[in-house]
Parts: sequence; C-alpha cells; structure tokens
Amino acid sequence: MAVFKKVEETFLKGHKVFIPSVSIDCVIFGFHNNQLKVLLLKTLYAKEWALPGGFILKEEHVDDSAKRILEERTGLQDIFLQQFYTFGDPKRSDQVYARQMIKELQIDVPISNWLLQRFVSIGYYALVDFEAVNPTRDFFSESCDWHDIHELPEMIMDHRAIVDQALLTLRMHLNYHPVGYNLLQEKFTMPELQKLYETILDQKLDRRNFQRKMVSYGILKKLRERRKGVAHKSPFLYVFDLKKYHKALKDGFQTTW
Amino acid sequence: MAVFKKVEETFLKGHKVFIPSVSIDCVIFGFHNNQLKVLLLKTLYAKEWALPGGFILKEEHVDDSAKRILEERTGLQDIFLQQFYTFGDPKRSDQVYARQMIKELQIDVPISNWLLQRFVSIGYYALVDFEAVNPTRDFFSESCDWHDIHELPEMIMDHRAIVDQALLTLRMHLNYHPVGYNLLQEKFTMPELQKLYETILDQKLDRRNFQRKMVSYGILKKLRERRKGVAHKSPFLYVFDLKKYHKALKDGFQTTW
DNA sequence: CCAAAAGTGTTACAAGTACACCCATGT
DNA sequence: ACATGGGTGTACTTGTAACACTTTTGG
Repeated sequence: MAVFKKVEETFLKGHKVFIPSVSIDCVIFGFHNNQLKVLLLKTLYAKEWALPGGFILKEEHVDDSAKRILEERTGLQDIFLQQFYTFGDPKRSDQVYARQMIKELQIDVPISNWLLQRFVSIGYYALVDFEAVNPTRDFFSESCDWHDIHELPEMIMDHRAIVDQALLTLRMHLNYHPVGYNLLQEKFTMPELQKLYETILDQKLDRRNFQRKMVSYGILKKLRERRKGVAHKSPFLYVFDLKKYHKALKDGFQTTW
Repeated sequence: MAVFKKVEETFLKGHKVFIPSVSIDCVIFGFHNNQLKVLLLKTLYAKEWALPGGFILKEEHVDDSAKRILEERTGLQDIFLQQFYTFGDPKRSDQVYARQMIKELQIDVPISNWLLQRFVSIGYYALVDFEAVNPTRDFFSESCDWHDIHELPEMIMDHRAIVDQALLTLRMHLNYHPVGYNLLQEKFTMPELQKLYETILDQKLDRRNFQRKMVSYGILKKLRERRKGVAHKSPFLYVFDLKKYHKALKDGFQTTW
C-alpha cells in the first residue's frame, strides 16, 4: 500500500532530508460563489481536518518550502504567498496526531523519532484562483477539499487558530495590498470585486464608494466588454493593469503619517 | 575560564535542553537623547556585532524564550515584545560565526554538532525604557551596548537586515499601537513624545497637528506639573491613562474600512 | 529683553460617508 | 412592465495639512 510506505518512509527517513523542529502550515484562500474558501485536508486517522503543511528541506529557503507545499496541493505555480506568523506554543503538540498515526499504521517508531518531537510552525497564507486549483491530497490525508470560512470543520491541534490569525492578517493587509488580482479570474466585474472584499472583511460596503476608491487606486483597466448572460443590467468587465498594479505595490498604498 | 566553559557546554550539551534548528533574535529598541537606539552585543571572536539572541528550551513557549533572552540582556521584566518575522534563508549561515568560535576556542566539535546546523530564526522586537536597562553581555560576547539606529556597526550574518525589518514593522505598527508607553519614562512631555515619533518614522511632524492627534486618541492624561529646569517655556507633563490605553489597544486604533 | 521653544486656534483641502436617480436586463 | 442589480453624481462630515500668534523661560 503506497500510502503506508510513504508515511513510514517519512517517519523513518524524514530526518535525513528535512530540518527538525520546524514545520510549515499554509492557509490557502480561494473565492467561489461569493464565499471565501480555505483548502483543507481530511486526516487519514482522525475525524478532524488539517491545514496543508509540510517540512523544510535541509538546504531549502523556507519561502520555497511553502511554495513547494502549495504547488503539491493545488497544482499551481507562481502563487501569492505571505508569511504571517510563527506558532511556538509547546502545547500545540503535533505529537498527538503523529502518535495516532503510528498506532494505526503499526509502524515501529521509537519515542525519539523526529516526527514525535515538538514543532514550531511557520504560517503562510496564500491567495489563489479557485477555478484554477486542482485540490490534491497528500500521503497523510484521504482527501483535499475547499471549506467555507464560516463553516470550518473540526481541525487538529491549533489549526483553527492559525486560520483565524491568517484571516485577521489578510484583513489588515487588504488596506495596503489590493488582493483581487490573486483571487479572481483575469476579467471580473466591480460587483464581483466588491463581494470579495465584503467576504474577507465580513461586512457590507457601499457600492458607489467602493467603486470610487478602487478606481482611484489607478490599478484597474475598464474594458468595453460586459459580463454577458447575467440577470439585470450587465456590468462592465475589468482587468488589473499589471504595470501600475506592481508599481503601486512597490510604492505602497497607504502610510497615514 | 568561565566563558570557555559555558561556550563549550552550549556546543556539547545544548542539544539536550534546546530544540534544534530554531533560534531567536531580538531587536531591542530604546530611546535616548532624542535618538533611537538598538542594543547589540560585541562578538568575542569576530569584529562584528550581533543581535541578542538565543535558543528555545524544549518545553518553552517561543514567546517565553524571547522574554527570557530579553531579561538576561536588559535586567527588565514585563517587556513589550512583538514577534515580527521568521528568517528562513538557508544561506543566513549561522555556521560561519559558530565555526570561527570553535576554531578560536579549540573546542573539539564534530561537523554534525547541533550548533553547526542551519538555523531558522524567529525575529522579535522589544520596546524598553532606556534608562531602566542594565545592558548585560552573554557568554558569546565581550560587551553589550546601545547603538544609534543611524550608526550601526558591522553585524554578523543577516542581523542588519533583521534590524531593518524590525524598524519597518515598528513604523507600520505605529499607526495601530501608540508606542510611547513602552519607550518613555512614566512622565513625559508632548515634545518628547513627538521626538520619539519623528525618530522612529525618520521625518519631521507638525507640532500642533501631532498634539491634536495624540490628544484625540484619548489615552493621555495631562498633568498640572511641568518639566522643570529646561530652557525656554516649560512644557506640561503627561502620563498614559493605562485604563484607556489598554482599552484602545484592544479595540484597535484604526481600521479604515 | 530677546531668542527659542511651548501652548493654542483657524482655515483650506482631501478623504471618507451617506444617500438618490436613472438605466439595462431577464423573467 | 417590473423587479433587481448596475452605473453615475452630489452634499455632508471627518480628518489631514498648512500656517500665525501669543506666552513662558533661561541666559
């Protein structure tokens, strides 16, 4: 059984390729049907779900580890990734689930095994195009699925707190870095962009003020095209003006002082 | 020689008490003579300076490790501490300096020694009362001193970049969390508070607008007392209204949306 | 008595908020 | 034809920026 082999190999040989004590957890946000979604893995040997995560190769930049983990779960490259916090509570206890696993799989693993040690976990959040993602489970899980941010299932360890922290950070960053580019299709309408903001911020925004503010950033290009086949008045399509978008990101959007 | 003993012990027995692969670096900010200062350690076996840092005890919360490290260097408890980024470039190479040390001290250490491995470092910044600090060196350094943020000496590894990142983060946080409370004496004048802000932000601010804005936060108490013995008109003293200060911190100062 | 710093107030402009009208589209 | 959502404009409120005058103090 391939899964068994792979899990056993990770337990027994992981310490040769990964650095110990440090893991990575990714909160992958997507947007679909006007809802903010998070990509989760159903654990094999527990009823809870888990964040896509992994370990850091001995000579790998931590950012690259996160990127690698993300590519494996989504099939996407060039993902928008942002480190947001490192979780260092000794009682996060990655061990509980790991112990359950070796018990279920009846792998012969000493208590000193690297995976049974305490882990500090570096949290990254990612913004991805929901449609483009091909959710792919890993060897420690039975499936990989999107979950509405408002209806998250039971999650292992402190993963729920990690999601909450990621969302808080994303909300903060929203003021500095317009995120639509990463979460929407190439072409989108203003109402769609607004729904995205409303969903992330979990509050209603004024239609007209939102439009004015977005336009004022000067990073959007309004197309002559309109969204077809929808009920009511057909809205205009927009795309990000990548040149101006990246320039604005570099210069920063807001400073107050 | 006590230093030798302690360093040797860390190399040889550190892996029994600390978790591997993870270190902590602290950027300790103080304010003195209208200048922003950073507390640095002069390394024993190199000409460069280093950030106060350390490792995480096996059962210790990472926040507590940072707190412990800070207490050891400053003699202060209850310090304002904020995790701001985790540095994970494999080429940060903590090893260079460690290797230099074992060469100088002629300690017999195998290449597999825990301290010669790659480290991921969690960055914390701290805001402390300059006057209250008693700078104390550790066993890897010959002295511990304040340095002006604008005149930093040569620093080991990526420590300079860590300081820069800490300062950037502090500037960002300034909009959300007024920091005067941690960096100034209990009683202070408005011009002193303004100097602090100007120093952190590295820009002049308008006297009158600054005062109005600060007062509008409603977290200061104006005393009847004035600063005595200074040239020119004596300025009023202020203290933080701790009750309102903490309430404001919890509620947040700014949200824009 | 004067230079330098501190206290205070006013005005102009930009940004954010609230709200109203008309238009296009599918049912 | 009409209900629903989309496009656009305008007044009001708040916040930020720029700026001037008076007061106090030590030298």
